[in-house]
Amino acid sequence: MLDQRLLRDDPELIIRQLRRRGLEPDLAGLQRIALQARDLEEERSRLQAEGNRIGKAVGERIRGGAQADGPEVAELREQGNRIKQRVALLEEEEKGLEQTLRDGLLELPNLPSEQTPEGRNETDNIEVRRWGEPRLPQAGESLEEHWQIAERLGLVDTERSVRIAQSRFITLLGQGARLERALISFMLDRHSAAGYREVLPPILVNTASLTGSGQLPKFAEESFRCAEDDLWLTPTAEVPLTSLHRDEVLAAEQLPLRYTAYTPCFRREAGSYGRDTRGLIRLHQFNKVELYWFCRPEESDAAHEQLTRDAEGVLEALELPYRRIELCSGDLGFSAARTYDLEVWLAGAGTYREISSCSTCGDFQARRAAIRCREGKKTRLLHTLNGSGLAIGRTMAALLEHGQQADGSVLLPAALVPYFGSDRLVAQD
RNA sequence: GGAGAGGUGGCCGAGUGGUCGAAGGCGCAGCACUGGAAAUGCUGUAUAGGGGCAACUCUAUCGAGGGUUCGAAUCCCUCCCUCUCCGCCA
Repeated sequence: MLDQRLLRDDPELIIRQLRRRGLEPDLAGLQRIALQARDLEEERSRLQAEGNRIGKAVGERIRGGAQADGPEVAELREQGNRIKQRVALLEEEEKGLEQTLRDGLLELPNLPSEQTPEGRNETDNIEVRRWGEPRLPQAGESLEEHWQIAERLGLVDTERSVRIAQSRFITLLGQGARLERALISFMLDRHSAAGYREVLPPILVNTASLTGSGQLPKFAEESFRCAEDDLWLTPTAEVPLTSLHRDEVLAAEQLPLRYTAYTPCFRREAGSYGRDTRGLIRLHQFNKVELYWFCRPEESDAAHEQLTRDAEGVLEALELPYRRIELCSGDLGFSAARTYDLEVWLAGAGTYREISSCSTCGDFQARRAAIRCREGKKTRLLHTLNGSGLAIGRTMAALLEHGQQADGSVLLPAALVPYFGSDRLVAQD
């Protein structure tokens, strides 16, 4: 959420920055409401102060010996009643304005960082760096896509997944299930060793949690909802992790707080019909290990780089070629001020594919979720950052395509052997 | 699901209509004492919003929302949450 003071004082700045996202917001109405609410508050609190004075005066008179129902007190009572009525009126109006204002502000996305490059859409994103050699088919060699390998080796069962749930759900079997579990453990161990605190949060979250991290109110159609319970299936661990400290004031000395969490993630993928219909790339339910930082505002730039490096470290340990993309202003997510996407090389598909998205949100989520830090005597909003470290299904896809061998087996990176118990996947019954 | 208890400041805990943003304690910070520390003493120590260059000041907040009253942490109503016991259950 944006600062309503900024809206009052300099709406042009907001418009200028949101224009970079390709938006053309009309903030005049919202600004007027913000100013009105402020003026109303001034008048109301002035009246309340007067009412308080009268209340005290009554107490003093009575203690001073005046009759509680005498004329002197009655006059004050009358005054008090008039003020009370007026205050009630103003309060109601003020409350309405503030609700409208908040609703409006909750709909506005974060402002892009100064450092975020200009651009309209994903074609304007900027490649920052590459790591590793993309595997290309040798002469006479044809590389399979991961879903072909997975089906052939019996790692997944697509048809039965539809029977159990519906399309865009997957069932992993045997080595496939084991590999998924190995990847989760591997990543959590790695991040824990790097100082992240491991969290296993609820994956049903309430509306306040989704609002805090920015999924609501705007993107309700993207999440699965348990209508009877004010609970939603979390679309990413970013949601419960943000709310881990919702409505808290953290001591500056304990920052940064860094968390890593494995959760299943649930997304409706509305509007993606026909895209990535096969395999592990786009599912309603997928596993992800998330990285999350709460830090002081001054630290967030360095934190963003470090968090991204921590995600890249997983890819490097798994010997998977990738590139880092910086998203342009027009391609940023709702809550993000600045984002690096990591794209892993899918050797069979012959393309780079997003496997992690590492964002700094500035104080945008902190304001929504009321997360502050105490700095000396003052408190102020802190900064939050999140990133995948990594999406498990897509990691498995990349491993299958990257490690496929002429004999049909798949060679796994050495780092996984202790977790998976073998250095390769072979055909199973 | 049944029965009961309870939600007050960073924590514990007092407060049942009036000057209470709230005693006392703990914790924390500063100062004094000390060679240094402990102990001790003194002082300070909530959040949000508004106004002000600032000192400061106004308002609200004792789970949430409504009500009674000139005045509510305190009385009334509704809701939420937590805890304990029983039942059920991985």
